[in-house]
Amino acid sequence: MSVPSSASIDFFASSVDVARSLIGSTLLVNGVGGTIVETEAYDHDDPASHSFSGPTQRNKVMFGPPGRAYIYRSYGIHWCLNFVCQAEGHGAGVLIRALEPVAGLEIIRVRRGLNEKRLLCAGPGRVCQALGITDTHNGLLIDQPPFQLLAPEEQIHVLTGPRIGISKATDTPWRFGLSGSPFLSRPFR
DNA sequence: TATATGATTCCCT
DNA sequence: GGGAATCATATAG
Repeated sequence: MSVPSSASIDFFASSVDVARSLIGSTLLVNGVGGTIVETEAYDHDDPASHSFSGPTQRNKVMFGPPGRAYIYRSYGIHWCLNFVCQAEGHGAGVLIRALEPVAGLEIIRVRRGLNEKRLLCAGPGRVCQALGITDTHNGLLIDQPPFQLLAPEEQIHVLTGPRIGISKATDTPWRFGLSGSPFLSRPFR
């Protein structure tokens, strides 16, 4: 292969399917990023989802066209990145929780103020800091500049488990991870 | 208008 | 292992 292929992710699929199929894809922002190793699915019927109580000023992007970025402020400090999916108006998304840093390592280290590769993108807030993602990216298409989404280069094995850092629907196994990756925000068991 | 809270991370003990 | 930092948003009054 000579030309990088765009990841053929169908964002009209369910958030669970999208979350699983994103594992192993490469996400870049202005050429900086890496391999997606951890995601979580959130759905309209899901008490843990921002979209559960219907559209608001904050979450309205989740109810718009699929394949766009939904970005929100977490704990007053961090930005978190989601991909909108399912049919328009449904209110479903996939949280990007961790990357294996591949491109622009030096830029990422400066942004993160950290040298240890394992901790550069291991967590949703860390991913956004490393890639320079803020609310200015909210609503942008994730396969158009400055974003790039590339398909996995080889076969990968995906782990499944309960989601992290939420207080509702904590038994729902909608967290997905790249098997054996040392770049997960937390291990699967 | 006012208050409570969180899809987190970092630093201290 | 525990708690602080810090603020946009949601919800109540």
